Amino acid sequence: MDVKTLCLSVLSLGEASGYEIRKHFEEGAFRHFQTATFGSIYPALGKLYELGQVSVIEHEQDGRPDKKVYTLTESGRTALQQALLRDPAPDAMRSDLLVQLFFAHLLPPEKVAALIDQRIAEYRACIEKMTGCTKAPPGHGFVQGMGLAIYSAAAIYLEQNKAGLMARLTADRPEKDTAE
Amino acid sequence: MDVKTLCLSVLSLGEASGYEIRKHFEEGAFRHFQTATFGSIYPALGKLYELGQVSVIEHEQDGRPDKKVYTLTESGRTALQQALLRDPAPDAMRSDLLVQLFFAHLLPPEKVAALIDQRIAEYRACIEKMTGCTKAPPGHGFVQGMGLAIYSAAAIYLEQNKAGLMARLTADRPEKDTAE
DNA sequence: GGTTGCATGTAAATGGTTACATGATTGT
DNA sequence: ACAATCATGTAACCATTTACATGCAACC
Repeated sequence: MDVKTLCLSVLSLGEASGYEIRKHFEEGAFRHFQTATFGSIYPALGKLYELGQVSVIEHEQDGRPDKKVYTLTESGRTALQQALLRDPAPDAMRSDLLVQLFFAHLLPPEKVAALIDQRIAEYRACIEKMTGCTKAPPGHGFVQGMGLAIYSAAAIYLEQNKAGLMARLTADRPEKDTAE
Repeated sequence: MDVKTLCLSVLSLGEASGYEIRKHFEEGAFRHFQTATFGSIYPALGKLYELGQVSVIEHEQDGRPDKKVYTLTESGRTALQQALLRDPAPDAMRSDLLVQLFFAHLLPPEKVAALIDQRIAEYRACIEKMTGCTKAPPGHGFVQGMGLAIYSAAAIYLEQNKAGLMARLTADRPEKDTAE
């Protein structure tokens, strides 16, 4: 799913500027399962305009560059619907943390504990931010609930299994205090 | 985490050829949280060899190209350890399915149901394949358990909330049979 | 006085995927 | 027969990230 389609998706929620679109991927509802940054959003909007799938109104502003507010055209709405019908690419998760934990035995135990604690905190913060949001179309709430379910499961797993991992990591080695 | 580091990671589990390394990302323990394909693995192994982080033994073979079996050198092992100590990039999840479900109201309800059912089946198949595996170093089992926890939570969420979503999607529209 | 937020955009560099090229053997 | 598995590698192509370029206003 390319950035063009992603922009169409966000614009289907209402008109927006490139800057505002980015926020959906940075802080908004899309941040958990899609990524897009300025460098890809602005060119994508340009192409969508050439394709006639969005229209633009420029609002002049004082010290800043004009704000370009994009709106879906009928053609754009159709393009979005067609894109949504295509077979979805398989989900892809990329986690450096899990690589590190996979090789926990190659890291200092304190480092492992710190990594896990930090990630738990991140999940918890994320969960709190997510609870309670606008969710008018049924899909919005459904997807948010899914995110919540996954993050909660991840946080709980880390909380419940951290001690066990740490015990196994330090089991073979003599305690640092005495045997150094 | 680039493919070079990923190759070092796999090789730390034992010597392997490029072809065998790929399997770790396609079917093996890494497939849930990292991706790498031939086009990136072979060049990465070449670079690692130039850097002296892996050594190679070529095994001649009958009709096929020589099999090049790579082994970590001391320098490679050190490089891996250092890479594992670096701050992990934040996890990134990319899911086209969740975009589709976010806009469920723009899709035919049957399509939505099919997408969810298919994904449940995929999760269940994945979970079955995962259960029971070698997990000598503690990290291996920990990471696998985390994957299992997440996939289970996702599958259960979809199973438990599918009906609710479908009901909300068809609530407003009159039943197709009568009102078409 | 420094950081954050607003606001757009380009260009270079990175990195990876996809497709191609080759080809025997084994299983269905 | 046909597909899959084994086995390596290159090159064109693609997309995205990162850095650059610019600059005011508001907040701390």
